[in-house]
Amino acid sequence: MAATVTKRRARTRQRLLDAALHVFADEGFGRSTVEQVCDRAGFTRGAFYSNFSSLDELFLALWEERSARMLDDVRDALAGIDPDDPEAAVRAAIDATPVDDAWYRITAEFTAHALRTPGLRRVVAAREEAIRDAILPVFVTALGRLGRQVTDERALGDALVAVHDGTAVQVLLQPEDEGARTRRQALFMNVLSAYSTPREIS
Amino acid sequence: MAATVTKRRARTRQRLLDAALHVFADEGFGRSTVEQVCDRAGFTRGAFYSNFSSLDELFLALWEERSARMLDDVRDALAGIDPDDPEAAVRAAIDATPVDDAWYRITAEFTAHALRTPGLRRVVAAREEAIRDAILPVFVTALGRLGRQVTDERALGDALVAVHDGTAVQVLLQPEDEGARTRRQALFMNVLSAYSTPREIS
DNA sequence: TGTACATCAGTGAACGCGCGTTCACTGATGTAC
DNA sequence: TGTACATCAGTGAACGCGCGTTCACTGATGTAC
Repeated sequence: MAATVTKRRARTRQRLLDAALHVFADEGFGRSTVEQVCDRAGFTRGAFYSNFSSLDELFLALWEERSARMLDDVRDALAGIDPDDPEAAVRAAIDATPVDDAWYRITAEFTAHALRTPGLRRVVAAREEAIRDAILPVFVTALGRLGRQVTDERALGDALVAVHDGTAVQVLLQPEDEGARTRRQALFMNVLSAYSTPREIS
Repeated sequence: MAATVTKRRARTRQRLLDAALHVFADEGFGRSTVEQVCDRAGFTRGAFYSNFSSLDELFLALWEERSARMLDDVRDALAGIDPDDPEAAVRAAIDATPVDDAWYRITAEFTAHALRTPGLRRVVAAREEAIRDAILPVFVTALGRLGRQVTDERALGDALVAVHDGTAVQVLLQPEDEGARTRRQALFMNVLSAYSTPREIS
């Protein structure tokens, strides 16, 4: 019984996490209260304190769970890509991480939060690296099939993540402007070719 | 007397704005209180309500003031650039917008805030466009002197802003990693050449 | 330039609510026989 | 499979503090003569 967490407990915890996602996205993390999260999840505040010691802890748990899940989703999407059609593969890879409004807001706030909370900075940085490392090989092999050699993998990885993050805001800020999405695509393509060179036939 | 705001009032307002910058950066906007801002500025809470009707209003005023000032700084920095040394000009232009920790945090939170507050989204989008339009011509002329023609100005402008925003987080998340700054520089250079072509000699 | 007066700007006390946090409790879950 | 018991998980009431918001007030600023 010691190590086993009862099913009921796990369910409660999960419902609190799910409720928090919506509350944080709607109100902003700083403006959210324990009471709002509990109301939304259908519990009293006591249940919250039985599972978490503070909103900060819940926020971290939420972010880790969701960002890990997102990373898995990306991995799955990439695994299903056909490497024999490299151009389609690149397009599919670019689309693998959708631009989600609510999640963007939460990430932005969590990153800001992490930048002012010493221990959290590394947590975010590590997750960012994991995402980079998951994405990179797909692009490297796809480029390879197109006869191109990546010059600096680390640099390409960082560039792709930066482009993803930077363009996501633009797309969200101008939802009516279809061109923003197009330019986003084009920028990815440009970066991919800038960081690779045609391979000589040996 | 009607239209003239007394000097005292203007000073108070400014001191509240300056205090808010620090409080918001330290605590996060959502976690900041009217009392904290007033304490830091050396006023009682009554002074706050005499100048602003809510923290939201103060946040907007702060963001508009600071981002406008930043835009002016960038314009000034760019105006001082020597166009006869195009390579140095490009480097100077890239360095024109410094990566400021406190300001990044505030912008990130304000953007998230704006994405969930209908009227604010356009405000942020407009400022972003103004920044793009201020930066762009410098790069276009510098590239021109290097004998390169920009293919799509709008796309290049958006790309530069996106790269700036996206890489800023990376630099801040890994302050110890000097390579992050180098890769940031390289990415800018790559984007500049990807969006321009060598001009034919007429 | 000085004085008298009017208006304005910030003070500080007061009120009350929302919410964090605690805790004795009860009903739910799990275990032993 | 059923019963009796132990432990666990969430309830809900209570407490109190921090803070938003208001407002009668006083000292500062500006104006008229």
